[in-house]
Amino acid sequence: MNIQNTIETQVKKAVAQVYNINLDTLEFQPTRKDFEGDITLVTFPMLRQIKTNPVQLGQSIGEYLVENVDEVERFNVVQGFLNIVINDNFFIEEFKKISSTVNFGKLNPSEEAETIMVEYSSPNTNKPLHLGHIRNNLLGYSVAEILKASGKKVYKTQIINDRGIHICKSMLAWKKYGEGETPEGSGLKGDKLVGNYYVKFDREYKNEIAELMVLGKTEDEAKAEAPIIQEAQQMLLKWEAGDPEVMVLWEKMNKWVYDGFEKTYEALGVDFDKNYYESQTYLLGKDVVAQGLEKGVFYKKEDGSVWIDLTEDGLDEKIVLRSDGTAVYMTQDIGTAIQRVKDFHINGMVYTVGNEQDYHFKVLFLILKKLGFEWANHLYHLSYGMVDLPTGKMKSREGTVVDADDLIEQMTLTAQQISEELGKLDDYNEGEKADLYRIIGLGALKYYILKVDPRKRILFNPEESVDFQGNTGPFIQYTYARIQSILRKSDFDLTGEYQDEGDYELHEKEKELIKQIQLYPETVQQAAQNHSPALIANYTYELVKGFNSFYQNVTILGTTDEVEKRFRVQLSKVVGDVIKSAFGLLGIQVPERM
RNA sequence: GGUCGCGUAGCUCAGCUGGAUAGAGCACCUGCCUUCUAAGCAGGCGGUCUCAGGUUCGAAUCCUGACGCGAUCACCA
Repeated sequence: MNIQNTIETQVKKAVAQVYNINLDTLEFQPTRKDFEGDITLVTFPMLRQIKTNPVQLGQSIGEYLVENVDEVERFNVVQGFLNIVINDNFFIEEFKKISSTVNFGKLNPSEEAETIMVEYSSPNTNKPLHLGHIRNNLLGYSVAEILKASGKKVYKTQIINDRGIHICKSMLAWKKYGEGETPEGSGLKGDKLVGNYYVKFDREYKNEIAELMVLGKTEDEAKAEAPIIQEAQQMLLKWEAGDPEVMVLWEKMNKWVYDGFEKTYEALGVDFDKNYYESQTYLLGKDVVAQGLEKGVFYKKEDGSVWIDLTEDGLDEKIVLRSDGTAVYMTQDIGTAIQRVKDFHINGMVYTVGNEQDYHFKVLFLILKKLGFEWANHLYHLSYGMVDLPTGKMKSREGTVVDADDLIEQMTLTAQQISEELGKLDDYNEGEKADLYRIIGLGALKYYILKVDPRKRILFNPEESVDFQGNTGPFIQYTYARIQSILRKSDFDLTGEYQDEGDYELHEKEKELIKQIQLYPETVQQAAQNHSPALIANYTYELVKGFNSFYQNVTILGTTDEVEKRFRVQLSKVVGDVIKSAFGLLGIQVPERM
């Protein structure tokens, strides 16, 4: 039973005794910094039931609490706010419990825990990953970790968009202009190489369109009649027919791309339990549509195309099967969802996809509900804002993208420059240094992206590099390294819970730290409920700020009082553990030194 | 035009299940390294929370409307 519950019951008793009234809910909040106290009861709402003035009410409740609750030391009343001071002993006891809790803040999944599948990344195989994918990957990975920590079973997945006209475009361009270029031969990363041919295709296509328009064609005609696009469409037909030559080329070029993606994922530190490939799922869903047609969920138009009417739900009519009987995006998403539930016995899914697809997922979820799937009520579109540049949207065909690999490289370099200027690591060898620079560079990038609310769009200015000071990843990593330094210098055995010897009077900064540490478990739960890594990031920042203030204002190893020293070292250790745990949820590593 | 999201300090963002004087970081200004790592700490400057109504003892937070920015409304994915 936590302290708020204890106080709540007592307040109700007090009110019942003094005013003979039974209250149902009470409103508590942490006491604001400017006032003395730890927890505050807001008495305004109680005035609806109790006819008295707020100050008097607060006063009488406060007196009752001091009298009847051991943990309550004293109180003060400001207007309708009853600020309650909890005694040190309570906080020390709480701290003892926390220090002996393994994986504090995280819950292990129980047998009957919900199983959730988190989909993220899901790239096209015709171009390299860029900054937009980075946001997607970081969000998806982090939300998966957070859900796990909140006690759910989680599978991570992606659906790789490995077929379609866009893939044929890069294949065709390579075939026509590639002269047999390979990643091995050119030294280019496979995804980069393929991406180049996608751009090449687009350039040729535009030229042909321009030429046709000079000859008097309209733009639409030119777009449809350009020989190169027709050739690409031919190729897609051949692919769908399983033409051996096309299949070999397709497999070869996709392999190049996968090898390239693999490197980027590894650099980013993200992973997947299962990959789905669109080439294997694009035919799924057609049976379901047929069944839905019988059930009357869908209807058929004269031309044979199948639709769903969602006008009663405030949406439009949406096509689910083309008139030639082939699947559209929606069809395969229906099929893939059902397939996943079969494969993994999951209860719900999280789709990490940009907010430009809000409408698509609204429709998808609604269709699955109408088809009668119980799990359709546990689908969540983790919709995030685009990452834009000062010049506007990133467009891979126009080359205005911030490439993922380049950005990671650049961040690592910046970390290196700063580190070398500070020169604290002269005894590290080159390998250790390289690891550290990568940890810090990535920490800066990941934190920068994850600390903002997923829904908000991010404006990324490559000219102003990501900060390494203030509310940043490196600041938090730095604090962790500081703590490890203290632990190395102290010779206490810190395994197990903190043992107190006699009365200990908490420093104000220590008390604040304990309060902040206590918030970690509920922060994890909140972050899981809201699918928001930003909550974890902001929590960690507050914790770290508190620790740095403690560190600079209170001596830890310098004190001659052994009880005090031991407590402070142990407190530092727990803060370090929470930082590491929280950053783990964000996919950010912490260094022993920096 | 319909629908959805966003609008808080010069900039980047917290706060949004209603509560006290709206908080951080960056930038700018003052101090603090012969004491545990100065990627730090202590402090200063900076706000009509886009605007207008409404609900309430109380609104950045909830409701309505306007304005601004973005997304979306394909037999594309």
